[in-house]
Formats: sequence, C-alpha cells, structure tokens
Amino acid sequence: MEKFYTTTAIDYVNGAPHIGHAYEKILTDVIYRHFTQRAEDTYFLTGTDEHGIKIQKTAAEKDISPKEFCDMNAQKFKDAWKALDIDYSQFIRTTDEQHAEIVQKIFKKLVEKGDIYKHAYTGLYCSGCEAFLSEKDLTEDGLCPDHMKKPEVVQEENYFFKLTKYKDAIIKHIKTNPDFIVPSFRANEVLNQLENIEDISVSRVKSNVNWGIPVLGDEEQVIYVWIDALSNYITALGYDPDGNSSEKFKKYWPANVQVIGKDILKFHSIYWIAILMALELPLPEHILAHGWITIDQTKMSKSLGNVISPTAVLEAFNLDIPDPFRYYMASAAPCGKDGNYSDEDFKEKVNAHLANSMGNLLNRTLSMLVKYFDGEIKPEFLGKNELEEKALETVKAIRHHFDYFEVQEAAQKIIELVDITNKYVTDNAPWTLAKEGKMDKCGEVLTNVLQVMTVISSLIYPYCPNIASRMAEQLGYDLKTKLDDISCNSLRAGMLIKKEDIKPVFLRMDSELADKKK
RNA sequence: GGCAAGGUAGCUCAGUUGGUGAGAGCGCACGGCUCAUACCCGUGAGGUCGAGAGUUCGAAUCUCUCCCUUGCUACCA
Repeated sequence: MEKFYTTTAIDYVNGAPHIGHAYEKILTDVIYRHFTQRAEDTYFLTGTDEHGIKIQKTAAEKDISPKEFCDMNAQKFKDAWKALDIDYSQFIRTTDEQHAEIVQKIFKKLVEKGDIYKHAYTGLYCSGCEAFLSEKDLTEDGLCPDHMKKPEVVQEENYFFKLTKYKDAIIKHIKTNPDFIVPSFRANEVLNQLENIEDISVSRVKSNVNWGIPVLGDEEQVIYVWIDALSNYITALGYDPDGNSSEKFKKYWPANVQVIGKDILKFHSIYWIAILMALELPLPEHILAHGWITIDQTKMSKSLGNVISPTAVLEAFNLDIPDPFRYYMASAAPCGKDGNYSDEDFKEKVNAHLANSMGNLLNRTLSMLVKYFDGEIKPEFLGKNELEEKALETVKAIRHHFDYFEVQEAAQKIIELVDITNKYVTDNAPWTLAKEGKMDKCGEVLTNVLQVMTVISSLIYPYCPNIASRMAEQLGYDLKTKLDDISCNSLRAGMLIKKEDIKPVFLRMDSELADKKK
C-alpha cells in the first residue's frame, strides 16, 4: 500500500465538542494510525464547518463577529483533539482563505458546466433549519417539527445543483461496489433514498444568510453548505478546478476512507458523490458510517442534559493519557453500530484489558527477567518461540479486520493474544523453573513472552499510542516497525532493562480514584 | 403502512447452509499460584435461545401469527 488518505466529517462549530464528536475522531485516528503501519504515505484530515445562519445568529446574540465566534469554538475542537492525541495531518476550517477561493472556483466551474443553474421558486422556509421544508415535513399545525415554529412563505431565487443528473450513475456505483458503503446494510438505505431525490439548492440569498462564501459574480448569493462543507475533503489537499491541482492532491486523492456519522450518510454517499462526478474526480474508496454513542443507554442530547465533553472523562478519572478512553471508545461498538458509554463499564473494561491483562503481563515478565537474570536476555534464551505462530496469526487477523474497518473486533484479537500469553506464563511457571534450577528454560519462556510483547505493543499502538510507547521503551523496541516487518524475534541477546526502569505502563483505575470525581 | 436489522446467561454480545450435552468476554462465587499493577490461571452458575403454532426423525437456527426495540422511508391527517 503506497498511500492512505482518511477524513472525518468536519464539525459544526455552533457549540463545543462532545463525546460523539470525539468518538468519530478517535475511530478515525485508530484507523489512521493502523494504516501508518502499512502505508508509505499517510494523510489524515479533520476540521470544522463554520458558515451558515446558526453561527451567524449565535454570534450576533453574543455580540461578536461570526469569525471571532468560530475562532473561539474551533480552538475548543483543536484542544479536545490534542487532549485525545488525535494525530491529524491537517485541520481545515471552512473559513480558511484557500478553502473559500477553491469553493468559489468549484461553484463557478459547475455553473459553466451547466450542472448548477439558477431557479426561482416559492417555498416554506424555516430559519431554524436554514432550509426550505415541504408541506409534508410539517406538523399538523403547520409547524417545523424540529423548531416548532411556523415557516415563512418565501420566494427566492437560488442556484440549484443537478443532483438528478447523477442519480443513475450513483446507483450503479453503489451496486457495483458493494463495499463502497460500510457497513453494507446501509447501502440499501441509500439506494432507497436515491429513488426520491431532487435537485438541491446550493446557495442562499445574502439577505437571509450572509455568513458564507459569496458566489463569484453574483453579489446576491452565498454558497450553501453542500458545496462549501463537502468540498473540504479536496480543497484541503489543494485541488484546483482549473487543472493546477497540487502535488499533495494528486498523491492523496481519492480518499481511502471517509469516516462520517450515520446521520450524514445521505449527504456523503449521494450529494458528495454527485459533486465529485460533476467535477470528474475519482470517488473515495469507502464511506464509513459509524453509529452513535449513547450515554448509559440513552441517546445523548442537549435537552436531556447528558452531553459529556470528551475531556470531562479524562478529568473525571484523573487520567494523564487519553489511551484508556481511546481504547474504550474504539472498542465500544461493532463496525457501524451504536455503542454505549457508561462510567462503570469504562472502568471495568479498561482495568481488565489494559491494566490487569496487558500491562501486568509485561510487568510480571520484566520483573522476573530482572529477578532471575538481572534483566539480561542471554543468547541461549533465543530460539524457537512457541507463541510465534499465534502472534503472527493475530497480526494477520487484525490486518483483515482493519481492511473492513472492524476496529472493535481487531481490539478483541489483541486481548485474545494477551490472554493466551498470560496463560502461557502460568502454564510454564517460570518462578518454579527458577527454583528448580532450570534457568535456560526459564529464560527462554520469559524471552518468548517478551518477544510477543513487542508484537502486542505494535498492535495496541493505534488505540493506545502512549501505552504502546511505554511498552516499547521498556522493551527497547522500535514502535515504527511496519506491520509487514513484525516478528517474534525483535529482541536480541543482551541487557534489556534495569529494575528501576520497570514501571507499570498503565495503572489500574481503582474505586477510590473513581470516587474522587464527585 | 412499506422495507431492513434485531430480541440468546446479571451486563455486552458470538452462534456458517437446521443435528454430538447452547457459547465468549466482563461481573460474581469457589479453588490454585505467588513472578506481577490485590494480579494471573482453573472451575462453576443451570439462560423455557421475545411469545405461540407449524414443518421435520431433530430447530436458537426454516415457515406463519403476535409482542417489543432500532434504522430508513411513505401516507393519512
């Protein structure tokens, strides 16, 4: 694999980031980091969507400029991703100058091509939705169901994108590429939605919405979210509709996988694809639609007041690294389905997997190496490793899972390997071997385990980069090892570690600590 | 209303095309070990496999009906 390009949805900066935003970024980051172990060149794009009426209004209420408001909130997202060690390559904001320029060019090109046309119509406009509603969308009283207020009758002339022109091509693409939409059961939903599509409005009259990118050559109109936000995936790379795209764009586009929430699948698998077709650009390889994270089995919503900020979890548990939260989030849900967050489950899983099983395994083995051999791996300890087959099998299985973005399933495989290795230690009881004076055998068993620990550190890295790095450090292992080069003989004979350098890679979250948060 | 996915041990879920006594992880209980982060290893719990009926020598796995959950979509109003 030569290159890997992945994107997340860009978040609307009308509010602060919450655990749902975090879930998507973590999921994408885990996928991204896994593929850095496979691809030569990788690129990870995330960012924020900053235009539109809602932001215009909220900023006005706060009596600051929309840009100031966006700057403030975009920073909150950046801070959150930093706290979670989201290793993005670029953070695009739709208010970036370069983005705006390219969006204008894209719009212009589509107008010239005839795929965008001007059309006057009368409709029911809800300012809350920032959209025209059809009568069938309204409640019995003629109100907008989301905002419970009466939409205004508005006559407006807007630009429309010829979505219907690409309908058949999109259907064909989805049908001939069964793994285009992941998980596949969502493809049916999209095909269903495609049956009823109409051309979409891609501009707004400036008098209604002025916080947006102006249409070139038409002072009255501002570009609406579809072209503005969706095209971030290519403007970020330096796409140029006039044919002078950057080297970066040529190298990375099309995306290997675009990660989004299931709520915006329609926009990405229909609108976005149609725009790409109109621009005659190649399509992304996969669209991964993830599910929701519920809180204690309840849908997260502002009105319920159960919105959890991602960093709140780190603070509540007094965590110095985001790894456990990342691990938990990434393994919370099967590919594409909903997952649940609860404090109790979080603590339980993280303690069991990361501390008790994995962390302790490294700790107990290194301790014995020091106790019995002063931390030295002797040449006679190296040889055939009984655990090798299982370890390499696990690497293979994980690679396969990531091919299908089965992040949870891959994590399970790692823990399986950890469990098998723990059992191997118990079965061989190196402490007994030492007492019986079977030192070579004892050293061999410990070395076998440590070799597997290097493999495990590589495998856990996408989920827990900090823990992995602590493991690698104590093992003298190079975490940059590519997946293809992973083996069970990374460790050589010689001094490995001193007693004082053995440290738990992740401390158990005990009950006293959990109580502290109150 | 239509389409789709589900309802399996306390919790989260696996269970290929129907067939040895229904599984895993976590939690729990008991036992073992003592190298380790009070860890790890082993054993166990007896869950009418949503309800009912049917097909079959035999169904969690097929058919029908019903109940409930979730998603997409429509219509009436």
